[in-house]
Amino acid sequence: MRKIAESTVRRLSLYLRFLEKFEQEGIATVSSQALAERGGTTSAQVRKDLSFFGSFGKRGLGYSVPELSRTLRDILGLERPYNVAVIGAGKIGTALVQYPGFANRGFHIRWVYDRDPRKIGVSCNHLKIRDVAQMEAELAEAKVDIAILATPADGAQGITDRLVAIGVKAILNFAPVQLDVPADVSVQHVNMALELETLSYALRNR
Amino acid sequence: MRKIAESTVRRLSLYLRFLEKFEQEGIATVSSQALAERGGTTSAQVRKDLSFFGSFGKRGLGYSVPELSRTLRDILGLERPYNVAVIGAGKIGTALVQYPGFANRGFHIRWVYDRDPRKIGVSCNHLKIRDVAQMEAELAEAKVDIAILATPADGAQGITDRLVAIGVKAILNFAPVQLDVPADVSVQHVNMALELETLSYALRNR
DNA sequence: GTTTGTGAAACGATTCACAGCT
DNA sequence: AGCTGTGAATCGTTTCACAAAC
Repeated sequence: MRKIAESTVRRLSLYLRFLEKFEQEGIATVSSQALAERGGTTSAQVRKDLSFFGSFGKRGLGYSVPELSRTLRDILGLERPYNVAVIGAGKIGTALVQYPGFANRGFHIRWVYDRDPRKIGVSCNHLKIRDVAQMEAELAEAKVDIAILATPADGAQGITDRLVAIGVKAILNFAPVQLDVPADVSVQHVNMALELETLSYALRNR
Repeated sequence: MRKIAESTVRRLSLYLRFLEKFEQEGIATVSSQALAERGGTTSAQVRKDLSFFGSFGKRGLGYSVPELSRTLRDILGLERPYNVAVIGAGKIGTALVQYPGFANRGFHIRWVYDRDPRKIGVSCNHLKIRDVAQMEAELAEAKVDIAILATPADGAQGITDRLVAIGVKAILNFAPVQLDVPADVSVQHVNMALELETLSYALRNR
């Protein structure tokens, strides 16, 4: 498959969210223009984004909402559930375990790990916090699709290496460090201090 | 000032993080190459990024670590502290209040609001949760630099309008909705489900 | 008449490559 | 000799504009 820009994939995710809202509201068809308005982009952009994957619309009419939803879920790989492991049961880790937006979309957090003996064994949203020392033993056979790294910065690369070793191919990283991974492993970073700095830059330059 | 790409600003933030580590380690000068390696980019990119703001290096030598740190902090607007209000004392909101990475960098959370009477008055990391109904009365005079929106999706636009009305110019939005704001208000989105979908796309297309 | 799908044009960001300074 | 700063070249993304489909 042709390489698709990450910005395109992110917009497709957004479009899908809007389509799902339209679906709930019982709206049957939608134009590229309508999707563009909600997503803060242009109709040409919407059509170009979709055109990388095929042609899903009807000229003069627009797109069938349920059909395009299904297509986007398929493109994004959301037609199947994903098993997610959270490493780090601190404030962020536990907040994520309880975040309903994940399970809703098929991302099921199945394991939570920590290294702190005071946390190990404690329940967190019906999930027992497990000992990170046992991680490989417990996860080697499991099919972990995605790992969420919510550890302090210092441990992050070490945990990453261990995750990569047991075959994890996708990591969502909340630790403020650049992770070194093989080319076939995807990493997404969430760095909240960096988002704030983007805002402070914007505030300064006005 | 010339318009700078957001990608450039984000890289400058990253460079600053590395420079601060170098500073701690007592390293006096650094080359664009060294910064590039840590940031997963190229030396030309680093030099180009900096060149938008001036020339800070010495040919044949590289950049003075403390000098470039100071310059980047200045460019990013980090030489002064920011007053931050968090709206929504749910899991994400309270996790943010306790996140040390913010105060470290001069982002001081001064207010936390919620609408749930069971939460109002409760302390959260030495900060009392306040009634969102009183928000305008309490914040109109205060100098809120940045608001962090950590409410459910349904309330987000309403709160945003109220924040804009009292003059807030920068919003970090954790609610999974596209916010409608005037052109002079900056919004950064953090959408964790979207990050996971980027990963599921990557997993699917291999 | 409306809206898609898509080449072509415009724009923007990254990389190249080298002159110029230390 | 080493490394920056920067125009020029390249590459990628977005916007334009219109023929084709409904």
